[in-house]
Amino acid sequence: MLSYTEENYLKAIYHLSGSGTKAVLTSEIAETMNTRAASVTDMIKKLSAKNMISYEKYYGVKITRQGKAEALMVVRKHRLWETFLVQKLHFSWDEVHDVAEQLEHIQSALLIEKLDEFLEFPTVDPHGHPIPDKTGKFVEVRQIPLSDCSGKKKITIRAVRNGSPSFLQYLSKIGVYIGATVAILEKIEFDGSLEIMIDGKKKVFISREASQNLLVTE
Amino acid sequence: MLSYTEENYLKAIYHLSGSGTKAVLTSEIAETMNTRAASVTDMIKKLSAKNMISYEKYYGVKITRQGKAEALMVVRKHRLWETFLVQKLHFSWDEVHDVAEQLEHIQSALLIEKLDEFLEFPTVDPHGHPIPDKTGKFVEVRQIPLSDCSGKKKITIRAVRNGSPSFLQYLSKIGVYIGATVAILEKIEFDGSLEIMIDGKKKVFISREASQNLLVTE
DNA sequence: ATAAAAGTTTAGGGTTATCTAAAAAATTTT
DNA sequence: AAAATTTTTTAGATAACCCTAAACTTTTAT
Repeated sequence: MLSYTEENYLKAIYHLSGSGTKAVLTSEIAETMNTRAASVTDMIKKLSAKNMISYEKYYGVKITRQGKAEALMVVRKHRLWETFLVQKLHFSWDEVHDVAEQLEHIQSALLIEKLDEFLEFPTVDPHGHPIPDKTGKFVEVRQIPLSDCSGKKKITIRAVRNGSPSFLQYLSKIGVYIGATVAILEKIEFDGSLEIMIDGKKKVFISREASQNLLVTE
Repeated sequence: MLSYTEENYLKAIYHLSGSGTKAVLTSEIAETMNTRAASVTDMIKKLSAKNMISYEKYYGVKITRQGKAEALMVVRKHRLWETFLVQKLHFSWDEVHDVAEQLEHIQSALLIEKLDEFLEFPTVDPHGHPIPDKTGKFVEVRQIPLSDCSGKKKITIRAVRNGSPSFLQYLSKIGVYIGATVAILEKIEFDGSLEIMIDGKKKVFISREASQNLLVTE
């Protein structure tokens, strides 16, 4: 049984490790958790004692199989709650993160299974991120940043990489949403910005930063 | 801003004080919170410093206007969540309490207003308890225990007084629910038990304890 | 290769919420 | 009214989580 704080650290480690594929440094964790390295070291010892991560001094941490399973359940809860907030309570996609950060820690297996059923077993959340099922599995669609796309193929917006409220609000404003079809009309050499056509209807320019934050399939 | 624990203490004080009408003793709080009197004294000092209760040593506490408002918001959240769990996620009424105890502490005014709207502004929860509106007001229907009813008038089940899971399961089993119509067929002198007719269809005997725990209108 | 810089851990504290044991006050009993 | 009992408060600890400052290790630069 993990505490609220332990769950948050574990989730951060899971994300920072690229879903558990690489080791994570103390400083990276301190950065994302907005704490000091000393606090991270304390928590690392706790999570290590609970076999959630393996830890070697000065070398960073690796998430264990068990830790990954726990982290995936927190991610599952977070994404199911975000889906609920948008689909049922009509939150906009830029309003859901902070509330889901709280809701993800509610302890009740029954609740999350019933919520999943109520939402009809969604596979992606409002930001296009995959929702692990109750065994921790999820579909991995190979997505690339829009900035890496070439030519004028039919492109579908699949997810945002960094879902900050201001970026999401900006996307809404220009008419970009998950599932939208876009075509690249022109790439501006000078600054890497793109002129794109959204749903064959609307032309807009987006910055390189924005195009790097949009994950798409061709 | 109150902590999770402060909210729980305040809610307990609100209930123990009869919605803020009478003073509450340290020992009563310790009893319902499953803590020691010493811990209660500590918390009383904190809540008093935050002007949620007024406190005089050795005399128990009284909830303030501000404290009552805070407690009502926690009660509102608890009851809205219970309603959600039963109506939307199809929990049974004996399964909701513990989950709602967690959900009631989620901090988001937007969430609770949207939830209220999603549920179409319910006025009572699954146990028949009134749900305060966003200003803290709620309809008070004069209810009496079934045990205090006389004669064979048409009686409507309105609420349970003590909603313990085992009592609720028992009610489901014998066919008693909020809104059911009952008639008293006979009062057994020996033990105060009642023979009742439910919805004009089913006769059952219920103990005095059970009849004292059912709140009704005549 | 060694000195400087960067990153990490340890040491020592602070806060919140809990506890036990002892002291103090109020209540009940004789 | 005094003694006994009960209730409440105070005193002193503990655990979780976080901090700063100092010590230690690793990495980078000269």
